[in-house]
Amino acid sequence: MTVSRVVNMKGNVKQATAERIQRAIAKVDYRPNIGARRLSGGRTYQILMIFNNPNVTWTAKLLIGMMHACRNIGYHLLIEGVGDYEGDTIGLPIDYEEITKLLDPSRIDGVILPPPICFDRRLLEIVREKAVPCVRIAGTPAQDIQLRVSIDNFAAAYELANYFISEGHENLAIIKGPGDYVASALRFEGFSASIRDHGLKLSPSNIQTGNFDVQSGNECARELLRLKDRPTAIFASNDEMAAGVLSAAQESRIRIPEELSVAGFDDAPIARSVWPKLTTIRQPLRAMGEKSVELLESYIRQINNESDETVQSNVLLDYELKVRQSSGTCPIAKH
Amino acid sequence: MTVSRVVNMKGNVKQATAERIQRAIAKVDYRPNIGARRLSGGRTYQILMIFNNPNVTWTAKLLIGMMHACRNIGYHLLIEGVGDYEGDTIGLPIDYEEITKLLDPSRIDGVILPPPICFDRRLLEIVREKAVPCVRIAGTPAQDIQLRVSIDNFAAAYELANYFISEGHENLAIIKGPGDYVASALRFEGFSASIRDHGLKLSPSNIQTGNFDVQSGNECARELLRLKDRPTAIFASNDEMAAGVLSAAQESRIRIPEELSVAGFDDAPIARSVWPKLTTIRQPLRAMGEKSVELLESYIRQINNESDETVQSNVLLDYELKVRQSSGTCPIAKH
DNA sequence: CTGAAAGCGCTAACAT
DNA sequence: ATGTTAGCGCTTTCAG
Repeated sequence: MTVSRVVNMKGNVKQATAERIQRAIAKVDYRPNIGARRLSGGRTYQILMIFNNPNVTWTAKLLIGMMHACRNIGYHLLIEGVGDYEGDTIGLPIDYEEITKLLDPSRIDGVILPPPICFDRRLLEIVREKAVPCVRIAGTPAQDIQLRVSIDNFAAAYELANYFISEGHENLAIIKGPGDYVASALRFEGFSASIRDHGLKLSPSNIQTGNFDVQSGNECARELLRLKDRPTAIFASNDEMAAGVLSAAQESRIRIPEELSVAGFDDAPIARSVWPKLTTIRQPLRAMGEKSVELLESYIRQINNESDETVQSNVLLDYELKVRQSSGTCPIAKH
Repeated sequence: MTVSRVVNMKGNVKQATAERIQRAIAKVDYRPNIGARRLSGGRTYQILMIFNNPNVTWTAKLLIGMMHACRNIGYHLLIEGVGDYEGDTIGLPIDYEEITKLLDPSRIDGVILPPPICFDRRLLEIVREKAVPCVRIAGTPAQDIQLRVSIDNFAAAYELANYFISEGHENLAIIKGPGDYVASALRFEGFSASIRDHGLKLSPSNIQTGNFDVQSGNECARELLRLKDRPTAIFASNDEMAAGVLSAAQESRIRIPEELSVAGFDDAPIARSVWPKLTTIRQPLRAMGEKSVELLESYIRQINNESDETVQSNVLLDYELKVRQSSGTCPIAKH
């Protein structure tokens, strides 16, 4: 029993005894049997991640972070894919009945929701009703579900626009993400704000909306490149769409970055596999995955009164502007 | 007890009783508590996948298949990344001590090894010693570890070369994968064999070796495109390298597919996100993931004498040649 | 501050 | 063909 107390850092144990036990634990490489723990205590030591993002690469990076954190704190990670996450499109229907079953507190201690499922109002409602501890990744705080891990999307896009403008660009364009992505909306806000703050204008014809895949980036770019007053810099709200911009430019024999600057968002693998390599905002996905698990766990400890520290509900991690070959000085400003 | 027998399809139960129990199970949506099961029986109901492939996208597809299969048969999937799987390079050292710990039969019932870690002799030796049931993905059968899921890499590459030749190409080139990938070596063999069988020759200068990333594909392609007698068709052993070939051709203003045909392997997302889209061999990664779990489970059942059917040790799944815009008729053959 | 007793849900082994 | 007993390793509760 005293061993149990030491392992769980719960209850009072004499300092000396605790140390003696710690030593023994290290010696035998003892690790609690998670099954027995689950059987006995009320907790399940399982965390669920539900994802419906068709961009598996993106989700996989988060996943790796979650895996690591879970192992460190002795949790199991369950992964549930909903919707057609193998296809190329997004926004496919979610089976709420199935999800409701999964969210049974007798099977999991908490849930992590990455985008875009973390923006789904109906799902959030279910989570709230079932009172399942929940951490959302990206977006803004939502009703009754405060736990969240993100980067500052507004600031990141603001900084990117600043960079474009510092390179002499005045005619900027943006390809927004799908409407239901709150994170993407914030990027748009940040981008616009910088333009406004520099006394420039973002004309409505310079605003396109894609759906985060390469094809849509290509199509939006065609529209933009066809404009009489063609923009000299395009910000696509993720790297896949930015890759589509690149291919559209190549089709039209527009040289990058000499005639057109392009930037993406995420620093996904594709950012470095296209040519030229993409200027982008790096999002620390792996760290975000780790943090989300840690945040969830400390919250679970808190509501079980196993911890006295208050849990910070909003974790903002650092992003980073990566300038690569797809962007440069504005051609018009050159002379 | 009788319920347990029904659930596990083990021992003799009267038909009528079994059906009655089945109905009750469905009614209550009963699902066995995996923790209790583990605590009681000898088995852990956990399968481990160890991966060290830096191409997370590739591994993620497998993973999704494994997840699904695991849920269906009531297993947990543990995922362990070793090596620097976040970086862009491969072949980094594996921590054998750590792996040896993970392979403890008291913690897992079996292990699944995707490439390239499934080609590691020392690891296979450890697996054999510890007598952990093991399924390998890709490659050829190995000493004492017979369970394997794959496609026929030789035949696939053979078919691809056939296709090139049927389009009139006679001067073919190949970019091989790293030496330790057995699957990649088989692709080389198949490609060469087809060329030979058609009475053509694969000149040594038309053989390059990359390391499966875009950059190396680009570099190998530069070598090939610099040749006096430039090849008209290049087969890169995966899609990432093929994307590199594309960019090298674009740098040299060589039009695709008019002047050069390019093909990759895998049908990874990048195959459809580059421009022009890549001709490639589709590998059913998700199905391979599912099969690997199912194969492992039936083997585990067999060695525990819970099943009388003999387990097929080699599962070969179907590949598919996908012809897209990056390849076409040989320019020389046109007139 | 430490320990003893009971029980979580399941299965192996042993009855019947 | 079905039921009974015991125990897996842990935590909760209650006693010292």
